[in-house]
Amino acid sequence: MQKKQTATIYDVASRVGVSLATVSRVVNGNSNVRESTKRKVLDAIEELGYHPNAVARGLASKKTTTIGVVMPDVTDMYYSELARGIDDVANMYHYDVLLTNTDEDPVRETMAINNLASKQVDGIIFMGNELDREVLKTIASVDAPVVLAGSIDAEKVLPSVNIDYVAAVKEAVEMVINNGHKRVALVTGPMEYAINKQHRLVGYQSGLEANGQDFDETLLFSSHQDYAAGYQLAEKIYATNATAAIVHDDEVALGIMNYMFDQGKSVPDDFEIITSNDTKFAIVTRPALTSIGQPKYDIGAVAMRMLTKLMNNEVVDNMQVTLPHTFEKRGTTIK
Amino acid sequence: MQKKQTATIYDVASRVGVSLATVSRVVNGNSNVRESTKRKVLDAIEELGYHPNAVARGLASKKTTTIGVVMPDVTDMYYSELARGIDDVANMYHYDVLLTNTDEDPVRETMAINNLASKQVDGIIFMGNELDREVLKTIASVDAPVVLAGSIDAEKVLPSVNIDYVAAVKEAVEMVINNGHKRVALVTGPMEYAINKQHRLVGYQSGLEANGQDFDETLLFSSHQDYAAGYQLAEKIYATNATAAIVHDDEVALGIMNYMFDQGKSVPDDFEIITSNDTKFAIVTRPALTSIGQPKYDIGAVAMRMLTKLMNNEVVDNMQVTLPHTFEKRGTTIK
DNA sequence: CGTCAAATTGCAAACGCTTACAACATTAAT
DNA sequence: ATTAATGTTGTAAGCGTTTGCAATTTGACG
Repeated sequence: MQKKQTATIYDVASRVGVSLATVSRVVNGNSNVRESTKRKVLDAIEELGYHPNAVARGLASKKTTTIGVVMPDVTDMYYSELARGIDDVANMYHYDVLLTNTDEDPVRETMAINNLASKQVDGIIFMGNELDREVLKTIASVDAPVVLAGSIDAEKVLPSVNIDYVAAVKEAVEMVINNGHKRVALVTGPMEYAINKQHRLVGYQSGLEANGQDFDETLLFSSHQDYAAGYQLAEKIYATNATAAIVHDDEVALGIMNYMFDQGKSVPDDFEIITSNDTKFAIVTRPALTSIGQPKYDIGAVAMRMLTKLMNNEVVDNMQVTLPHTFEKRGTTIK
Repeated sequence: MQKKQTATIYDVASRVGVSLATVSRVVNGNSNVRESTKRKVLDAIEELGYHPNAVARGLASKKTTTIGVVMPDVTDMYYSELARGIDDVANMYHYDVLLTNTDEDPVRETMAINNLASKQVDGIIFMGNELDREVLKTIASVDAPVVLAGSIDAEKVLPSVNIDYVAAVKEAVEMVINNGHKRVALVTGPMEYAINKQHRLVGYQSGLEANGQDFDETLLFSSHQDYAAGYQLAEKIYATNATAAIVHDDEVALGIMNYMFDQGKSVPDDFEIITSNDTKFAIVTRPALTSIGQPKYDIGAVAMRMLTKLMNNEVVDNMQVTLPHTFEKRGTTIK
């Protein structure tokens, strides 16, 4: 391994015959430098192939131009699309992204946040279905700003960007009810999670109520966010004589759909499905999945933009941003 | 924003009444410390809530325990599964991951690598379909070790981990030929890319040859790696009277399949498809996609493991690792 | 007790850069 | 020409660690 004798700021300073401070100034675009010396410094930098050492810079300036992203799993399309939005605007503002997968394990989430803090990140974006008490405490103990993307803290104390989950699932329920269904199932993650109990469930119930249907607890289902889980769950759902389902996750929805398919049932004729994440999965299957449309990329992008303001101590008027959602009618729903 | 008065190593040293060096030793698990003082230091660390500042540490030790990952797009299932393998073993060895999306743009790839270098990463994992000349030069100019994951440099000079692409597509072609097909299309990315010209195409031709079929250039197709591109391409493919296709990307394969479906053709009865990435996409559709099975997670994991050795100046016997691939027979293929 | 090697500790110099603050130079105004 | 402003540059003190080397302590042994 060839040891590149990387030039330091000292090298270019002595080469030009100016002080470190001057070189630092031109590197950082400080205007208080005479044009002619600026030019000379720039030339020297070019010749020496000087690249500022970001670590030293970080130590001296106490800014690392790096943010941390804590997420359940890069492999989950929903989150990876958020991550893409984050990354793009991060780059736009010249931040790098330190990525951590946690699989929604609060222990790992806590470790991740502490680790990011010790790496002196300038800010953190957190994603996950639930904010554990311990994690919340950790977030509070960190002095970098944290914003939630597509994630909810029950107390609404943290900056965040989301869609209106209760409105979205209410609409979904009503759509399906309008199609004539009397028994529509709701499948979400664990009911202890705020996003499920305080949002999806509430939307579901209010959709039922608005249409004079009674709430039946046996139509509530909880599953992991993966295809196999959905497939397994489908049997139980079908056993309740439900004829439609509102599903929190596209892979789960696909599992359900394929179970029906494999059982010789027709979707949407025998069973309607509305999913929630509108990832590529929803588009690529036949039938394609009708879905609540979430501006995933934008959720990430807006969260990151918000974080830049926070890191910069700018005022942000709205700390809990709600982005508009849409409704993507596709093939798992009659109309 | 509360300013956490974070304790420094100096604080704990003075609290215990030892020198910085001693604290540093216990923090770093250096054995030359008396058990009793070690205990006292540990206690003080606990009480003060001291967390080492990784930036300062990085500057002093010239190691950041951070690696860079350069990839086309987190949102691409193939790469995100590789990334997960990378991240898991990175964490295992206590490295953090700095992630950059490049969309395969050589300019951004170059910038990303240089940026990572200036952040003093200890190593880099690069993913992408092609290694641009300029990118190659940049890699050579960086003094951190770089390993390629699921990516090929034509000169085979860089450490890398892949599967045997020529064998894999050869097998796929032969399988389809055995099913009776006389005109099987090959769809890949740009033919200028080494992985296509020197691997996939070679495998394709050798599969043809082994079965006495002539090579017909009009059966070669090139597409972007997305669903829409596949759908569009499908019409042209069908127009050549091809009855089967070996496809480089699952989303593209899905596009082709759905085109056939929408045209009233049956897959696999009228048209067989074998895809190459075996991502979740391949499992989730009906019919599910027959695919070359790539150990994606392992490719990432092995690449990362290799990188740890390189960063540690350990010898690595095999610099160009080839992992075994499999063949996943599913529904887009007769048998 | 005295010796000497081994085990513990402390000292202080880096690491490469930012940034008050001070110093000097230049220009414009009087 | 003098003075005050303003513009440019240099000085040097950090930033929070690590680490080679020297100094000190400890313990075993004769």
